[in-house]
Amino acid sequence: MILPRKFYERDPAIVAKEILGSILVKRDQSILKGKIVETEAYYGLSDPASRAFKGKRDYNKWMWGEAGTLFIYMVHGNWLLNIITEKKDIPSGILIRAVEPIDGIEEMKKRRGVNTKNLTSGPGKLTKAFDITKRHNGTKVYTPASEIFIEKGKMHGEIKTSPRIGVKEDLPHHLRFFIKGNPFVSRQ
DNA sequence: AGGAAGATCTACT
DNA sequence: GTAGATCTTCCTA
Repeated sequence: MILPRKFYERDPAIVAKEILGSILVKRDQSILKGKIVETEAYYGLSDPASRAFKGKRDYNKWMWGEAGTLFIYMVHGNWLLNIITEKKDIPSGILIRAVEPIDGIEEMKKRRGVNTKNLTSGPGKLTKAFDITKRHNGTKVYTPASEIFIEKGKMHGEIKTSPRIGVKEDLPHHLRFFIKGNPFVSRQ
């Protein structure tokens, strides 16, 4: 089952938490699959760490788009994968920070050249392993017709929260969510 | 042209 | 665990 568009049309902190355990799928040479184990929520104009904070630009216009579409941008030479949340014209989203590789591990290894443990344990690592770049901006993840979509999965274990990682000016509450003890989480 | 940025890799204490 | 070099776009001038 694929998570419906409605699932994303909510507060990003709720979506970030509830999407843990779901499966990121990409149609490639083979099928690539990874379980989402770490996320962060980002708001719009009220969030200094958000890419939407300084207003609409050509590169970030996707944040004003429909819930359940992709927004990808570059930081320090890494593409970072975000899914847009809330209704159209309300900029917000969640950052996928880490996944646990399930299918297509050999193809991921070819791209990354490292062992399984380090394949997708960080936001820039997973986009390289899955070969996701800005050309995927605007992809709808709630339909199996897309190259990239997200399947509902089983959440097991305990969810932990923390402040966001690497953010200069964070908001006072915890907006990072991860599965406690999962070896693919970038930092416990 | 120069610098910052939601990170990663390597090499250490 | 932390420190420093380096990664590639976009912002500001």
